[in-house]
Amino acid sequence: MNVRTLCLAVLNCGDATGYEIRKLVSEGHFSHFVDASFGSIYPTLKALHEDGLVTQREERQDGKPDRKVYSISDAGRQAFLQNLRQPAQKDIFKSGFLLLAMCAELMDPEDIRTAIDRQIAHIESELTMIDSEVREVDMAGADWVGDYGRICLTAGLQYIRAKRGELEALAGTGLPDNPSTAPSPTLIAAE
Amino acid sequence: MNVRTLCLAVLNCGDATGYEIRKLVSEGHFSHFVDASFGSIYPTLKALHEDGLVTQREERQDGKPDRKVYSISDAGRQAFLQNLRQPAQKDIFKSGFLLLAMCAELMDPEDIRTAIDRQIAHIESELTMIDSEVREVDMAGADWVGDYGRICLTAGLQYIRAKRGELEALAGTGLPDNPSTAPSPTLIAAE
DNA sequence: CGAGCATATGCACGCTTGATATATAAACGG
DNA sequence: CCGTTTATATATCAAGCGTGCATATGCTCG
Repeated sequence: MNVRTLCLAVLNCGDATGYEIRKLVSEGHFSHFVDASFGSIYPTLKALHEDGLVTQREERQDGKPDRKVYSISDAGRQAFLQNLRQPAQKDIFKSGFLLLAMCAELMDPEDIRTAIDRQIAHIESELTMIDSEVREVDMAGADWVGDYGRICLTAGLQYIRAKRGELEALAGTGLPDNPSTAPSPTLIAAE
Repeated sequence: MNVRTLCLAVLNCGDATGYEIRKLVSEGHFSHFVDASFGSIYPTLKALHEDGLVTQREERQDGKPDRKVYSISDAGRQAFLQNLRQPAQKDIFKSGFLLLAMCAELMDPEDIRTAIDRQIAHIESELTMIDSEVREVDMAGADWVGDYGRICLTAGLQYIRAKRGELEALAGTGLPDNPSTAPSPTLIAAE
Protein backbone atom coordinates (compact mmCIF):
# COMPACT_ATOMS: atom_id res chain seq x y z
CA MET A 1 0.00 0.00 0.00
CA ASN A 2 1.58 3.26 -1.04
CA VAL A 3 0.93 6.53 0.69
CA ARG A 4 -0.99 7.94 -2.26
CA THR A 5 -3.68 5.31 -2.05
CA LEU A 6 -3.70 5.57 1.69
CA CYS A 7 -4.36 9.31 1.65
CA LEU A 8 -7.09 8.89 -0.91
CA ALA A 9 -8.69 6.19 1.23
CA VAL A 10 -8.77 8.40 4.28
CA LEU A 11 -10.01 11.42 2.37
CA ASN A 12 -12.67 9.26 0.84
CA CYS A 13 -14.11 8.92 4.35
CA GLY A 14 -14.10 12.67 4.88
CA ASP A 15 -12.09 15.86 4.63
CA ALA A 16 -8.95 16.13 6.69
CA THR A 17 -5.68 17.97 7.14
CA GLY A 18 -2.33 16.27 6.81
CA TYR A 19 -2.04 16.25 10.56
CA GLU A 20 -5.35 14.47 10.96
CA ILE A 21 -4.50 11.89 8.32
CA ARG A 22 -1.29 11.12 10.13
CA LYS A 23 -3.22 10.75 13.35
CA LEU A 24 -5.71 8.36 11.78
CA VAL A 25 -3.18 6.10 10.12
CA SER A 26 -0.65 6.10 12.93
CA GLU A 27 -2.76 6.19 16.06
CA GLY A 28 -6.39 6.02 14.99
CA HIS A 29 -8.85 3.75 13.25
CA PHE A 30 -6.59 2.81 10.38
CA SER A 31 -3.47 2.24 12.41
CA HIS A 32 -3.74 -1.50 12.93
CA PHE A 33 -3.30 -2.31 9.29
CA VAL A 34 -1.52 0.66 7.73
CA ASP A 35 0.95 3.35 8.72
CA ALA A 36 2.55 6.46 7.33
CA SER A 37 4.43 9.44 8.68
CA PHE A 38 4.47 13.20 8.21
CA GLY A 39 7.42 13.01 5.91
CA SER A 40 5.48 11.05 3.35
CA ILE A 41 1.97 12.34 3.90
CA TYR A 42 2.60 16.04 3.36
CA PRO A 43 4.51 15.68 0.09
CA THR A 44 1.95 13.17 -1.11
CA LEU A 45 -0.92 15.56 -0.43
CA LYS A 46 0.89 18.25 -2.35
CA ALA A 47 1.37 15.91 -5.28
CA LEU A 48 -2.24 14.76 -5.16
CA HIS A 49 -3.31 18.38 -5.24
CA GLU A 50 -1.13 19.09 -8.24
CA ASP A 51 -2.64 16.09 -9.98
CA GLY A 52 -6.13 17.34 -9.26
CA LEU A 53 -7.09 14.31 -7.22
CA VAL A 54 -7.77 16.36 -4.11
CA THR A 55 -8.86 19.93 -3.55
CA GLN A 56 -7.29 22.10 -0.93
CA ARG A 57 -8.80 24.93 1.06
CA GLU A 58 -7.00 26.99 3.63
CA GLU A 59 -8.85 27.63 6.84
CA ARG A 60 -7.68 30.61 8.80
CA GLN A 61 -8.47 29.89 12.42
CA ASP A 62 -7.67 32.35 15.13
CA GLY A 63 -5.23 31.06 17.63
CA LYS A 64 -3.86 28.00 15.90
CA PRO A 65 -1.90 28.22 12.66
CA ASP A 66 -3.73 27.97 9.36
CA ARG A 67 -4.83 24.54 8.42
CA LYS A 68 -4.96 23.16 4.92
CA VAL A 69 -8.03 20.98 4.63
CA TYR A 70 -8.06 18.49 1.79
CA SER A 71 -11.08 16.96 0.08
CA ILE A 72 -11.08 14.18 -2.42
CA SER A 73 -12.27 15.15 -5.90
CA ASP A 74 -14.25 13.07 -8.33
CA ALA A 75 -11.08 12.35 -10.23
CA GLY A 76 -9.54 11.30 -6.94
CA ARG A 77 -12.34 8.85 -6.25
CA GLN A 78 -11.90 7.38 -9.70
CA ALA A 79 -8.18 7.01 -9.21
CA PHE A 80 -8.69 5.51 -5.78
CA LEU A 81 -11.09 2.88 -7.06
CA GLN A 82 -8.67 2.13 -9.85
CA ASN A 83 -5.95 1.53 -7.28
CA LEU A 84 -8.17 -0.74 -5.25
CA ARG A 85 -9.08 -2.77 -8.27
CA GLN A 86 -5.56 -3.76 -9.20
CA PRO A 87 -4.18 -6.84 -7.46
CA ALA A 88 -3.09 -6.11 -3.95
CA GLN A 89 0.27 -7.41 -2.90
CA LYS A 90 0.71 -9.66 0.07
CA ASP A 91 0.25 -8.31 3.54
CA ILE A 92 3.41 -7.24 5.28
CA PHE A 93 4.14 -8.56 8.71
CA LYS A 94 7.36 -7.86 10.54
CA SER A 95 7.90 -8.89 14.10
CA GLY A 96 10.92 -8.14 16.19
CA PHE A 97 9.36 -10.26 18.90
CA LEU A 98 9.25 -13.39 16.77
CA LEU A 99 12.84 -12.89 15.71
CA LEU A 100 13.72 -12.73 19.34
CA ALA A 101 11.57 -15.75 20.14
CA MET A 102 13.34 -17.70 17.44
CA CYS A 103 16.58 -17.07 19.27
CA ALA A 104 15.17 -17.70 22.73
CA GLU A 105 17.82 -20.26 23.54
CA LEU A 106 20.51 -17.60 23.44
CA MET A 107 18.80 -15.25 25.78
CA ASP A 108 18.67 -14.62 29.43
CA PRO A 109 15.44 -15.97 31.00
CA GLU A 110 14.70 -12.63 32.55
CA ASP A 111 15.07 -10.85 29.20
CA ILE A 112 12.70 -13.29 27.57
CA ARG A 113 10.09 -12.75 30.22
CA THR A 114 10.38 -9.00 29.81
CA ALA A 115 10.01 -9.29 26.07
CA ILE A 116 6.95 -11.50 26.38
CA ASP A 117 5.32 -9.16 28.85
CA ARG A 118 5.99 -6.26 26.53
CA GLN A 119 4.53 -8.11 23.58
CA ILE A 120 1.39 -8.96 25.53
CA ALA A 121 1.03 -5.33 26.49
CA HIS A 122 1.41 -4.28 22.85
CA ILE A 123 -1.29 -6.65 21.71
CA GLU A 124 -3.63 -5.67 24.49
CA SER A 125 -3.28 -2.00 23.70
CA GLU A 126 -3.91 -2.76 20.06
CA LEU A 127 -7.08 -4.62 20.99
CA THR A 128 -8.24 -1.74 23.14
CA MET A 129 -7.57 0.60 20.25
CA ILE A 130 -9.70 -1.44 17.91
CA ASP A 131 -12.56 -1.72 20.36
CA SER A 132 -12.65 1.96 21.14
CA GLU A 133 -11.91 3.55 17.81
CA VAL A 134 -12.84 1.45 14.87
CA ARG A 135 -16.55 1.91 15.41
CA GLU A 136 -16.17 5.62 14.74
CA VAL A 137 -15.27 5.23 11.10
CA ASP A 138 -18.22 5.82 8.85
CA MET A 139 -17.44 3.04 6.42
CA ALA A 140 -19.51 -0.08 6.17
CA GLY A 141 -16.44 -2.28 6.05
CA ALA A 142 -14.93 -0.91 9.25
CA ASP A 143 -16.66 -3.40 11.51
CA TRP A 144 -15.61 -6.30 9.36
CA VAL A 145 -12.02 -5.12 9.35
CA GLY A 146 -12.08 -4.46 13.08
CA ASP A 147 -13.34 -7.96 13.78
CA TYR A 148 -10.66 -9.43 11.57
CA GLY A 149 -7.97 -7.63 13.49
CA ARG A 150 -9.49 -8.52 16.81
CA ILE A 151 -9.65 -12.19 15.97
CA CYS A 152 -6.07 -12.43 14.73
CA LEU A 153 -4.70 -10.50 17.68
CA THR A 154 -6.74 -12.50 20.17
CA ALA A 155 -5.56 -15.78 18.70
CA GLY A 156 -1.96 -14.66 19.00
CA LEU A 157 -2.47 -13.40 22.51
CA GLN A 158 -4.02 -16.65 23.68
CA TYR A 159 -1.16 -18.58 22.16
CA ILE A 160 1.43 -16.47 23.91
CA ARG A 161 -0.36 -16.74 27.23
CA ALA A 162 -0.72 -20.51 26.90
CA LYS A 163 2.75 -21.28 25.61
CA ARG A 164 5.02 -18.70 27.11
CA GLY A 165 6.32 -21.31 29.50
CA GLU A 166 7.80 -23.34 26.69
CA LEU A 167 9.63 -20.32 25.36
CA GLU A 168 10.94 -19.34 28.75
CA ALA A 169 12.16 -22.87 29.26
CA LEU A 170 14.39 -22.52 26.22
CA ALA A 171 16.21 -19.51 27.57
CA GLY A 172 19.87 -20.05 28.16
CA THR A 173 20.04 -23.54 26.67
CA GLY A 174 22.28 -22.39 23.82
CA LEU A 175 25.02 -20.60 25.70
CA PRO A 176 26.74 -18.24 23.28
CA ASP A 177 29.89 -17.16 25.07
CA ASN A 178 30.73 -20.56 26.49
CA PRO A 179 31.99 -22.69 23.60
CA SER A 180 32.71 -25.69 25.81
CA THR A 181 28.99 -26.28 26.33
CA ALA A 182 28.39 -26.22 22.62
CA PRO A 183 24.75 -25.84 21.68
CA SER A 184 23.02 -29.04 20.70
CA PRO A 185 19.53 -27.97 19.74
CA THR A 186 17.21 -29.68 17.30
CA LEU A 187 15.45 -31.88 19.78
CA ILE A 188 14.07 -29.43 22.24
CA ALA A 189 10.70 -29.33 20.51
CA ALA A 190 8.17 -29.84 23.25
CA GLU A 191 4.61 -30.88 22.67
CA MET B 1 13.89 -4.85 13.04
CA ASN B 2 16.74 -3.40 11.05
CA VAL B 3 18.66 -5.37 8.49
CA ARG B 4 21.79 -5.47 10.62
CA THR B 5 20.13 -7.42 13.38
CA LEU B 6 18.37 -9.57 10.85
CA CYS B 7 21.61 -10.60 9.16
CA LEU B 8 23.22 -11.34 12.48
CA ALA B 9 20.25 -13.47 13.45
CA VAL B 10 20.47 -15.55 10.32
CA LEU B 11 24.23 -15.90 10.54
CA ASN B 12 23.85 -16.94 14.12
CA CYS B 13 22.05 -20.02 12.82
CA GLY B 14 24.88 -20.81 10.43
CA ASP B 15 27.15 -19.44 7.73
CA ALA B 16 25.57 -18.05 4.61
CA THR B 17 26.09 -15.91 1.55
CA GLY B 18 24.12 -12.75 0.92
CA TYR B 19 22.06 -14.61 -1.62
CA GLU B 20 21.15 -17.30 0.87
CA ILE B 21 20.23 -14.79 3.53
CA ARG B 22 17.94 -13.05 1.09
CA LYS B 23 16.36 -16.36 0.27
CA LEU B 24 15.78 -17.20 3.90
CA VAL B 25 14.23 -13.91 4.89
CA SER B 26 12.20 -13.41 1.73
CA GLU B 27 11.10 -16.89 0.80
CA GLY B 28 12.33 -19.24 3.48
CA HIS B 29 11.93 -19.98 7.16
CA PHE B 30 12.17 -16.41 8.32
CA SER B 31 9.94 -14.90 5.67
CA HIS B 32 6.68 -14.90 7.55
CA PHE B 33 7.83 -12.42 10.14
CA VAL B 34 10.68 -10.49 8.54
CA ASP B 35 11.81 -9.38 5.12
CA ALA B 36 14.73 -7.70 3.40
CA SER B 37 16.07 -7.35 -0.10
CA PHE B 38 19.40 -7.59 -1.88
CA GLY B 39 19.80 -3.87 -1.89
CA SER B 40 19.95 -3.76 1.88
CA ILE B 41 21.50 -7.12 2.68
CA TYR B 42 24.67 -6.81 0.63
CA PRO B 43 25.66 -3.34 1.88
CA THR B 44 24.81 -4.42 5.41
CA LEU B 45 27.07 -7.45 5.18
CA LYS B 46 29.85 -5.25 3.93
CA ALA B 47 29.36 -2.91 6.85
CA LEU B 48 29.19 -5.78 9.34
CA HIS B 49 32.44 -7.07 7.93
CA GLU B 50 34.10 -3.70 8.31
CA ASP B 51 32.90 -3.54 11.89
CA GLY B 52 34.34 -6.98 12.60
CA LEU B 53 30.99 -8.51 13.50
CA VAL B 54 31.22 -11.08 10.74
CA THR B 55 34.09 -12.76 8.95
CA GLN B 56 34.12 -13.24 5.23
CA ARG B 57 35.72 -15.95 3.18
CA GLU B 58 35.62 -16.16 -0.56
CA GLU B 59 34.86 -19.56 -2.01
CA ARG B 60 35.94 -20.08 -5.56
CA GLN B 61 33.61 -22.67 -7.00
CA ASP B 62 33.93 -23.85 -10.53
CA GLY B 63 30.95 -23.15 -12.61
CA LYS B 64 29.05 -20.66 -10.48
CA PRO B 65 30.52 -17.26 -9.67
CA ASP B 66 32.53 -16.83 -6.52
CA ARG B 67 30.55 -16.79 -3.36
CA LYS B 68 31.32 -14.76 -0.28
CA VAL B 69 30.41 -16.80 2.72
CA TYR B 70 29.89 -14.91 5.94
CA SER B 71 30.24 -16.22 9.48
CA ILE B 72 29.26 -14.44 12.64
CA SER B 73 32.15 -13.60 14.94
CA ASP B 74 32.18 -13.55 18.72
CA ALA B 75 31.87 -9.79 18.64
CA GLY B 76 28.94 -10.24 16.31
CA ARG B 77 27.21 -12.60 18.72
CA GLN B 78 27.71 -10.12 21.49
CA ALA B 79 26.28 -7.31 19.41
CA PHE B 80 23.38 -9.47 18.32
CA LEU B 81 22.44 -10.40 21.86
CA GLN B 82 22.72 -6.76 22.80
CA ASN B 83 20.28 -5.88 20.04
CA LEU B 84 17.86 -8.53 21.18
CA ARG B 85 17.99 -7.31 24.71
CA GLN B 86 16.89 -3.78 24.03
CA PRO B 87 13.14 -3.23 23.89
CA ALA B 88 11.64 -4.37 20.64
CA GLN B 89 9.30 -2.00 18.94
CA LYS B 90 5.78 -2.97 18.02
CA ASP B 91 5.18 -5.45 15.27
CA ILE B 92 4.46 -3.97 11.88
CA PHE B 93 1.41 -5.10 10.02
CA LYS B 94 0.32 -3.56 6.75
CA SER B 95 -2.54 -4.95 4.76
CA GLY B 96 -3.71 -3.74 1.40
CA PHE B 97 -6.51 -6.23 1.65
CA LEU B 98 -7.94 -4.72 4.82
CA LEU B 99 -7.76 -1.24 3.33
CA LEU B 100 -9.73 -2.56 0.43
CA ALA B 101 -12.16 -4.35 2.73
CA MET B 102 -12.72 -1.15 4.63
CA CYS B 103 -13.90 0.42 1.39
CA ALA B 104 -15.92 -2.57 0.25
CA GLU B 105 -19.04 -0.52 -0.24
CA LEU B 106 -17.41 1.41 -3.06
CA MET B 107 -16.33 -1.61 -5.00
CA ASP B 108 -17.70 -3.83 -7.63
CA PRO B 109 -18.91 -7.18 -6.20
CA GLU B 110 -16.82 -9.10 -8.66
CA ASP B 111 -13.69 -7.20 -7.68
CA ILE B 112 -14.31 -7.91 -4.04
CA ARG B 113 -14.68 -11.58 -4.68
CA THR B 114 -11.44 -11.62 -6.63
CA ALA B 115 -9.62 -9.79 -3.86
CA ILE B 116 -10.95 -12.19 -1.23
CA ASP B 117 -9.95 -15.23 -3.25
CA ARG B 118 -6.51 -13.78 -3.71
CA GLN B 119 -6.16 -13.09 -0.02
CA ILE B 120 -7.19 -16.62 0.85
CA ALA B 121 -4.62 -17.95 -1.59
CA HIS B 122 -1.94 -15.79 -0.03
CA ILE B 123 -2.70 -17.03 3.44
CA GLU B 124 -2.83 -20.64 2.34
CA SER B 125 0.53 -20.41 0.63
CA GLU B 126 1.94 -18.83 3.74
CA LEU B 127 0.61 -21.71 5.84
CA THR B 128 2.10 -24.23 3.47
CA MET B 129 5.39 -22.42 3.68
CA ILE B 130 5.41 -22.58 7.44
CA ASP B 131 4.52 -26.26 7.52
CA SER B 132 7.16 -27.27 5.04
CA GLU B 133 10.07 -25.02 5.91
CA VAL B 134 10.06 -23.88 9.46
CA ARG B 135 11.02 -27.28 10.79
CA GLU B 136 14.30 -27.04 8.94
CA VAL B 137 15.67 -24.21 11.03
CA ASP B 138 18.06 -25.42 13.63
CA MET B 139 16.86 -23.12 16.36
CA ALA B 140 14.89 -24.28 19.35
CA GLY B 141 12.47 -21.38 19.09
CA ALA B 142 11.56 -22.11 15.48
CA ASP B 143 8.71 -24.44 16.31
CA TRP B 144 7.24 -21.99 18.76
CA VAL B 145 7.42 -19.21 16.22
CA GLY B 146 6.02 -21.40 13.49
CA ASP B 147 3.05 -22.35 15.62
CA TYR B 148 2.42 -18.74 16.46
CA GLY B 149 2.28 -17.84 12.80
CA ARG B 150 0.15 -20.81 11.96
CA ILE B 151 -2.39 -19.97 14.62
CA CYS B 152 -2.73 -16.32 13.67
CA LEU B 153 -3.00 -17.09 9.98
CA THR B 154 -5.49 -19.87 10.55
CA ALA B 155 -7.67 -17.65 12.70
CA GLY B 156 -7.72 -14.99 9.99
CA LEU B 157 -8.39 -17.54 7.29
CA GLN B 158 -11.34 -19.02 9.15
CA TYR B 159 -12.77 -15.57 9.70
CA ILE B 160 -12.52 -14.69 6.03
CA ARG B 161 -14.10 -17.95 4.99
CA ALA B 162 -16.94 -17.57 7.46
CA LYS B 163 -17.66 -13.89 6.91
CA ARG B 164 -16.82 -13.20 3.30
CA GLY B 165 -20.51 -13.11 2.53
CA GLU B 166 -21.00 -10.05 4.69
CA LEU B 167 -18.23 -8.23 2.91
CA GLU B 168 -19.51 -9.15 -0.52
CA ALA B 169 -22.95 -7.96 0.47
CA LEU B 170 -21.56 -4.49 1.08
CA ALA B 171 -20.22 -4.14 -2.42
CA GLY B 172 -21.79 -1.38 -4.43
CA THR B 173 -23.85 0.09 -1.61
CA GLY B 174 -21.85 3.34 -1.56
CA LEU B 175 -22.01 4.39 -5.18
CA PRO B 176 -18.92 6.43 -5.96
CA ASP B 177 -19.60 8.05 -9.30
CA ASN B 178 -23.02 9.22 -8.30
CA PRO B 179 -22.40 12.35 -6.26
CA SER B 180 -25.99 12.62 -5.09
CA THR B 181 -25.64 9.48 -3.02
CA ALA B 182 -22.07 10.18 -2.07
CA PRO B 183 -21.07 9.65 1.54
CA SER B 184 -21.19 12.89 3.45
CA PRO B 185 -17.73 13.76 4.70
CA THR B 186 -16.41 15.68 7.70
CA LEU B 187 -16.46 12.96 10.30
CA ILE B 188 -12.89 13.31 11.38
CA ALA B 189 -13.44 15.89 14.08
CA ALA B 190 -15.14 13.57 16.52
CA GLU B 191 -15.17 16.20 19.19
C1' DC C 1 18.67 -22.58 -27.51
C1' DG C 2 16.24 -20.45 -24.01
C1' DA C 3 14.62 -20.63 -19.25
C1' DG C 4 15.92 -20.45 -14.85
C1' DC C 5 19.03 -20.66 -10.85
C1' DA C 6 22.87 -18.96 -8.20
C1' DT C 7 25.55 -15.06 -7.20
C1' DA C 8 26.65 -10.20 -6.69
C1' DT C 9 26.35 -5.10 -7.41
C1' DG C 10 24.57 -0.40 -8.17
C1' DC C 11 21.14 3.08 -8.42
C1' DA C 12 16.75 5.65 -8.38
C1' DC C 13 13.11 6.44 -5.87
C1' DG C 14 9.87 5.92 -1.94
C1' DC C 15 9.47 6.24 2.70
C1' DT C 16 10.77 6.96 7.65
C1' DT C 17 13.14 9.35 11.27
C1' DG C 18 14.19 13.16 13.45
C1' DA C 19 15.16 18.06 13.63
C1' DT C 20 13.14 22.52 13.07
C1' DA C 21 9.55 26.25 13.15
C1' DT C 22 5.39 28.52 14.89
C1' DA C 23 1.55 29.41 17.79
C1' DT C 24 -1.62 28.60 21.39
C1' DA C 25 -3.53 26.31 25.52
C1' DA C 26 -3.02 23.86 29.74
C1' DA C 27 -0.48 22.81 33.72
C1' DC C 28 2.83 23.48 37.20
C1' DG C 29 6.17 25.78 40.24
C1' DG C 30 7.32 29.56 42.79
C1' DC D 1 -0.51 35.67 39.55
C1' DC D 2 3.37 35.36 36.62
C1' DG D 3 6.82 32.65 34.23
C1' DT D 4 8.16 28.29 32.48
C1' DT D 5 7.45 24.00 30.91
C1' DT D 6 4.69 20.72 28.45
C1' DA D 7 1.27 19.32 25.23
C1' DT D 8 -1.43 20.06 20.96
C1' DA D 9 -1.90 21.36 16.23
C1' DT D 10 0.35 22.30 12.10
C1' DA D 11 3.88 21.93 8.43
C1' DT D 12 8.51 21.45 6.22
C1' DC D 13 13.03 19.48 5.19
C1' DA D 14 17.50 16.83 5.19
C1' DA D 15 19.58 12.45 5.79
C1' DG D 16 19.58 8.04 5.50
C1' DC D 17 17.39 3.41 5.23
C1' DG D 18 15.36 0.05 2.34
C1' DT D 19 12.95 -1.71 -1.94
C1' DG D 20 12.54 -2.59 -6.61
C1' DC D 21 14.62 -2.94 -10.68
C1' DA D 22 18.29 -3.31 -13.98
C1' DT D 23 22.47 -5.47 -14.91
C1' DA D 24 26.18 -8.99 -15.31
C1' DT D 25 27.92 -13.70 -15.47
C1' DG D 26 28.03 -18.48 -16.08
C1' DC D 27 26.18 -22.77 -15.20
C1' DT D 28 22.36 -26.55 -15.71
C1' DC D 29 18.45 -28.60 -17.52
C1' DG D 30 14.75 -29.54 -20.65
